Amino acid sequence: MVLKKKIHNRGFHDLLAPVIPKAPRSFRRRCLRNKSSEDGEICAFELLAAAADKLLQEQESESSTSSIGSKGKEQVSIDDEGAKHEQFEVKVDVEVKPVISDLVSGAESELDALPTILDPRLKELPHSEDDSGSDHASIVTNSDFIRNINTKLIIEDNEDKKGNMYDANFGDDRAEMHPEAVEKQSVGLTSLKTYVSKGCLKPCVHTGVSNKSYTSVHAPFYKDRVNVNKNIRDNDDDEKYLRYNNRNNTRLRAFGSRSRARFRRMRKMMPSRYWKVARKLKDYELPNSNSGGVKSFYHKRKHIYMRERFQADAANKRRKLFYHGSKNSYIKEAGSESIPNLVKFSIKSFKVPDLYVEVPETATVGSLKRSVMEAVKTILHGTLHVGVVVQGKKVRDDNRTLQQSGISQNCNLETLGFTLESSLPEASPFLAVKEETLSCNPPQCLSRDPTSPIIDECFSNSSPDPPFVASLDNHIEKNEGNDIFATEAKTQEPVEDSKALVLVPPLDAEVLAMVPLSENSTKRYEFSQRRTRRPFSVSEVEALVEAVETLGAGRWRDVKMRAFRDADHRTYVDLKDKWKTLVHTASISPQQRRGEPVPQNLLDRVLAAHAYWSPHQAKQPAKTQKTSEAQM
DNA sequence: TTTAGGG
DNA sequence: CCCTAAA
Repeated sequence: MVLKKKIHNRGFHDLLAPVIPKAPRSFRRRCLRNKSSEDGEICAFELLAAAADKLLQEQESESSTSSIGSKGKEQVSIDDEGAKHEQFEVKVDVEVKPVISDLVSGAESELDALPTILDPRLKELPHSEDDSGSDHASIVTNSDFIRNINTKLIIEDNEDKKGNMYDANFGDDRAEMHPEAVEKQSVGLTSLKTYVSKGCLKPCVHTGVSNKSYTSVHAPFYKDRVNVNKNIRDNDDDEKYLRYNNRNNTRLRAFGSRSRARFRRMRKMMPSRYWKVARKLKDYELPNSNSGGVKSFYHKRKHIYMRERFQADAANKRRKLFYHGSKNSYIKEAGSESIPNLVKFSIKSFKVPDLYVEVPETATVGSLKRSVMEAVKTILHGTLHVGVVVQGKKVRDDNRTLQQSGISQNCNLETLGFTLESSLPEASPFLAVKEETLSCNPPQCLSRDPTSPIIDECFSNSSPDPPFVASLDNHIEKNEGNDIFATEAKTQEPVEDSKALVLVPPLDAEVLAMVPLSENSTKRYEFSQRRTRRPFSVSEVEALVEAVETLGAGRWRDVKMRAFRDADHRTYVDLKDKWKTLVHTASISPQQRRGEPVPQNLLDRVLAAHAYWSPHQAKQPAKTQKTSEAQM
């Protein structure tokens, strides 16, 4: 087979030199990337990070008050069937305040019932984009509302003279769809447009077809084909993009595939990272281990940032809880006419991340306790997440419904579990997180009357049990823990056996078993959950075919950038795989095909493109043929 | 990080 | 879709 292919290739190479010679990756990469201003990126990133976190922090800390919104503050009240009220305040006092707060007020004026439009949540680290000459960083923020209208917010900052570009992606896949926001979509757009009409921002609306101009490269065979540059978005083809430009230089822009890549990278790394508290004995003997403990490994700024992230998560999740209390709209999201069954949980305990601790034998028990305490503290100061484990597999797609995740009212004690996870993406080399759990006490899962709204997994999200929190960090307990639980208690229906979250403090000697770093067996696979299957639509196939026709099979990254740039869930590997299956599909009889039928004309194009391009996939350029022949 | 290919 | 060697 290989031999055949090689011979074939040579024949074509003699006849048809590749029109687009596939340059060495290093060269193409040089052409595509421009990573020249890391500093600027980071600086800008931090600025927006501060803004976003500040925003949420303040929103969270002030949400219990009832002051009237003033300039720079916005207050949104939500009336959930007249029963529940929740107020959010958004105050921005960082440098991007004018832009963000104006946007809030401009939108909120029309979104009287819409919960906080602005909840930008910082998520992504800076990244340079590949096919632009600009220096820019990517920042992915997250707004439940903005996400749902898939808005790209581009803020240009007059102060930035460098022309840096930033990405603010409000469409990241971590936020869940809030049905109410969906309902308000048109209103939201109108509001934003209104805001734009005030002259503050310049709108640029794009639809599924990107307005981005790509460098079109056509093979002679396809020279006459119209290059539609169809760019498949992350969600539906018809979703709208709003791009707001302020006057000048700094721009926020989305590049979701990076975040996805990062996510996957993190996911891949997680199992091999540990909390390692390896200290010398004398360190343990320090009387003030609080200041000299694990935390000291962190840069102070980073530590504060983590803390804010924790608060931000808490705020975000709190709002999620509230959202999911809105039943009418939730049904709408479920896309079902029938009323969804209620799934109710009583969580007895959380799994906790493994803490791998190395201590010398000569360490005292007291120092051991302190070191463990410090490790736990550090976790709590980082971003604390709750993981959902269904039948031993971790559910990572937050957008999946409980039904889709296999969480139903029929689930039993063995099927569902929750984990506490800390993710400290840039932990010091001295500290590594192993996101794996030792303690496993599956929560109860109780059947419920089917008239109530679904309680999403975030029902129990981010809820370190109060004793756990309290015993570890008074600050968090004071500022976050009680607040969270108050909200949850409010959200939870007062059903008879629906006990408050009674959680076993997992911090005991048995849970935090000492495991040598070298011994990590078995359990880590728990966290590599297969992605949700998302079959390619016909339009996606068409875009893929078009891109491959133009670029050739094998330049999958280019294909991705060309046609699936904004489809975070389609990696270039996915595209390569899809092409493989397409070629296979096109070569079998229609009766043998499965899934959504691909139009025959597309399959014909697949075959044609495959036939045309496969010669050019030769690993060796034509010029090396002599040597390879000589070797044979 | 991308490509290529097997599972 | 996943995994991973190889580049």
